[in-house]
Amino acid sequence: MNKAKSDSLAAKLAPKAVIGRVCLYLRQLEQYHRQGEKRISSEELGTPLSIKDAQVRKDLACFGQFGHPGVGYQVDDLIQALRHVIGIDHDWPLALVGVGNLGRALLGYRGFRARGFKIVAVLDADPAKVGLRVQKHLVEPMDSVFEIVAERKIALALLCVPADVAQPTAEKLVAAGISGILNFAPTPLHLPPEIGLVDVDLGVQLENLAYKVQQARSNQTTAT
Amino acid sequence: MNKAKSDSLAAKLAPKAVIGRVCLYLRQLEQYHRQGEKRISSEELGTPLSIKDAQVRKDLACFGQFGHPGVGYQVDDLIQALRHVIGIDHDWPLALVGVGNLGRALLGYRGFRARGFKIVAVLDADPAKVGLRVQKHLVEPMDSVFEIVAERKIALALLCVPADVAQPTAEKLVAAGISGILNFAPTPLHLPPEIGLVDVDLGVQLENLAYKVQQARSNQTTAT
DNA sequence: TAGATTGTTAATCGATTAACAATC
DNA sequence: TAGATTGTTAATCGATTAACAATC
Repeated sequence: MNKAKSDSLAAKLAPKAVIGRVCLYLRQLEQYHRQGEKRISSEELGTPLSIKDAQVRKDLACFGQFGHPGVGYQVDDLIQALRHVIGIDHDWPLALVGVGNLGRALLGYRGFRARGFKIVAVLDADPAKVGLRVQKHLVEPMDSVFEIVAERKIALALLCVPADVAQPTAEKLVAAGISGILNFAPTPLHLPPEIGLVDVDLGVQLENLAYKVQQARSNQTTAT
Repeated sequence: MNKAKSDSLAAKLAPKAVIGRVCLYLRQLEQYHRQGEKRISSEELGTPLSIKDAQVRKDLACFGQFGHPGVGYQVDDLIQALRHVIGIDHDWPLALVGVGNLGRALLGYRGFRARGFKIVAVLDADPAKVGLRVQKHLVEPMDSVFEIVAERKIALALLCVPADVAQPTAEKLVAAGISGILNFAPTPLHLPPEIGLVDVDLGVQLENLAYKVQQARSNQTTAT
C-alpha cells in the first residue's frame, strides 16, 4: 500500500524538466505551423531545439499518444493537445504586484498577452503610486487585493516588489485566494505547498552566465 | 585514453545544477553576514533554501574545501570563495541590446548593479532610438557595436530585441567579440559552443506556472 | 510491399540522499 | 574528552539515450 500512492485516477505528474521542454516544443510547432508544415517527425521537432528525437517521444508519451508510426505528428493537432496539457487552452487573468522598474517593464511586455496571459489588475502598496496610470493600467491599492482577486477571478500573480516585502506580500496574495506566483524578487518565498511558485531571479541568471564565460576562458587558457 | 579527457589541469566542470544553487548559497550567506553571523553549518545554510545539508556539502566540494569538521564554515570567507568561483569577484561590463519595453526595464533594474554587473553600453538598431537618453544611458547605434565592445572591454550582453532579429543580432555581437549572452528573446539561439548562453524566457516561465497550478487544481478535485 | 517513424522497454548516465570515518 | 560537523564514499533515485518490435 506504500507505493501505489498516486497511480490511481490522478495523472502521473510529469517530471518537471519535461514541462519546460513541452513549452519549447509548442514554440517550435507554432513556427512550423506558420511555415505551413502539416506533419513533422519527432526528429524534425527536436533538432532545432537541440533535443534528441527519443527525448521528444518520451516527453510526449507522458501525456498520451499523439503520433502515428511511420507518419509522425499532425502539427495543428499536437499544438492543440500541448496547449491543453500545459493549461493554456484558455485565458489566464493575471495580477501584477509592485510597480517598480521591473513591474513597469512587464506591463509593456507583449510576450504574455500573446500566450493567453492577460494582466487585469495592477497593485501597489505605495499610496503615491495608487491612482496612476501605467501603460493604460490603473494602479490600485494593495489593500483592495481581496476584493479584486475574487471579483476578477485572478489565479496568478507577477510579484515584482522589493525583496524585503516579498514574503509578506506573497502571503497576502495567497490569503486573497491566488493559486500561483511568478516571483521576480531575489529572495526565496516560503508558501503552502499547494501554491504554484516559479522563481525568476535575473541576478542568478546573469551569475550563471558569468560562470560559464569564466569557465570557457580558463579552458581556453589551459587547453593545448 | 578515452576517459581521462578533462581530468588534467582544467578544473572538473561542476554539474550545471550546482552553479544555480551556489548562487542561492551566496544570497543566503550574505543575509547571514548582514545579520552578524560569523559561522554557519551546512544545515543552517541549506535549510532556509529547502536544500539538504548533504547537498550543500557535496556542491561546495566541487570547488574545494571551505569548512572545518565539527565547526562549520566561516561566513565571510565562504562568501569570498564563492564569489571567486562564480567569477563575480570583479566587475563585468555589460551591453544592453534592444531598447524596447523589456530593455528599458532592465536598465532600471537594480539587481544587476548590486552584484557587479554594470551596463556600460546601450545599443539599438532603430535610428529613431539612437541618441535618446534612457535612464541616463545614451542609446548608441548597433552599427558601432564593434568599436564599442572592443573599447569598453564588454564581455556580456543582455539581448532584448524582438524574436525575429534575435539570431542575426546575436551573431553580430559574437562577431564583435562578446563572450556571453543573456537571451530574453523567446527564440532559441544557435551560436558557437564557446559562447556562453543563458535563456530567460518569461513566457515559458509563466507557462510552467500555469501548468503547476492546473495540476494542483486537478489533484484537488480527484483527491479524496 | 518497403521505408519510415512511432511508443516503449532496456541500458546508461548523472544527480541526490544517506551514512560514516576523520577531525576539530 | 564528548559533541558537532565536515568531506567523501556508497546507495538510491530519476532522467536521458539507445534499441527495437509494432504499425502505418
